[in-house]
Amino acid sequence: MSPTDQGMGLRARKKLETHRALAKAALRLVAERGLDNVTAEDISAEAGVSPRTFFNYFPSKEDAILVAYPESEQRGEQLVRRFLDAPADLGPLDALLWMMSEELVLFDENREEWLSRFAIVDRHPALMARVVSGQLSGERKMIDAIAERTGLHGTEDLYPALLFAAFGAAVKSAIKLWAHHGGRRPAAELIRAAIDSLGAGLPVPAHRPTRGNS
Amino acid sequence: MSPTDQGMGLRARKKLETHRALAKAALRLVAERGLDNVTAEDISAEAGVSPRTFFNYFPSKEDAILVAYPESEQRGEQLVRRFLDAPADLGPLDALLWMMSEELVLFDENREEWLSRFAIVDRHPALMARVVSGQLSGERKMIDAIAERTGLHGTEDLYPALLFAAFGAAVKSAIKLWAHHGGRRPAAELIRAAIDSLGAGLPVPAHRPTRGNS
DNA sequence: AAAAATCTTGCAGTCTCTGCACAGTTGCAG
DNA sequence: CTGCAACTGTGCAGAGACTGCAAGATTTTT
Repeated sequence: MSPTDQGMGLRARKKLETHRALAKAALRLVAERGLDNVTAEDISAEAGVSPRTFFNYFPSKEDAILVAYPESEQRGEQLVRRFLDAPADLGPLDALLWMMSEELVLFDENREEWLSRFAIVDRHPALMARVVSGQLSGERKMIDAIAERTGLHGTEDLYPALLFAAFGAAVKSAIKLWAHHGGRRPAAELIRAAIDSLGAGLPVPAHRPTRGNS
Repeated sequence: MSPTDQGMGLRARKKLETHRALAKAALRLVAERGLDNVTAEDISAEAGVSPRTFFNYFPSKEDAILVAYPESEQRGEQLVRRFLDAPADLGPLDALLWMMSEELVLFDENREEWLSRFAIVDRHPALMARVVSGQLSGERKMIDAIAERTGLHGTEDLYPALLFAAFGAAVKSAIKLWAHHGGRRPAAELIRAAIDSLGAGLPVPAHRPTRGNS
């Protein structure tokens, strides 16, 4: 099921399994009973580990719902590199999209799981908060990378932070729409549309724009 | 000090005072010792009320830092109305800016307090999460209002959610920059610049753009 | 097979946050 | 100004999130 289940030793495999078991248990239980009626102990029991182990994997209950896979330390830097290595003829927005392109497939591949996750987040705004602060962790590095690519300064200039935040806004609203129609249209397509609208200065569209095909 | 200290009966006045006392105590203590080394009990003691009373005013420790003044229920709807009542010749982005114009003055008026708040938020990303969820509470209503003003649908169309999120991104990055120079330039000016950049499709600026005047 | 590294677990303890009941204040009508 | 109604402050008990510590189990390495 997981693409990285091979060649990693028994120990690492077990760890990944436990992580996934806890994440799925959290997702299922919270979907059924609501966030407040599920304790960390419930999730641990469902996954067959001790409550103490739960907190070895997730610093908080919320993380069990939001962090589908263990995040490697390098992932942030990997994204930054991917952004900087994007074709030179792409504008900053398109370079960001290029950077994300691989990740985007995951939404359509694990559609059910992600839809369930979004449904939960929708019912519990506190979770959306954590989502944002998750992006926040690598924010500075991404902003500096944007500054580097555009020849500006990461903290003195407005542009890099603005571009990054605006890009995040585009992704967020596109994914929201994706979840709204149950993933019937590929996520990449919706994000492409959002980025294009951003790049055009957010003109008010004619009526029924999201139904149109081109 | 507060503009609304008059004509509200002794009871309401005391309540406002307690709220402010707790908020200021939280701000001061956390600025000194850091978020983790300040308990709700500490803040209550500093403000001269019981720990139980603290939670009568704020649902969480974080809120004591972030919610400077008691939020009225109507404030959200007031903003929505202000947006819808904006001059008809303004585009959606400018209408949003118009809606915010009154609030923006508060940053420059209580500069020290806000700078202190941002410094704390900067050190504790978890707080940024709460900031977002605060905006989130009225999100749906604002998106619907944008849909109404542009003749689109709030949940079926991408545009309203995208515009709102992008606007939030502009405000966020402008305020961040404002805090970065210690509020030397008025917040309204920086946000104006961010909105203009958004409306122009986020073109990569020439060098040193934030120093330029026009 | 033994040693080293790592993982799981239980335990004790701190802190956040809530419901409840009671006491003290304030607002208001008569 | 008096008495009632509405509200506010506070203590208490308790659930639940989360952490440090140390002992035991498991995997990896030598």
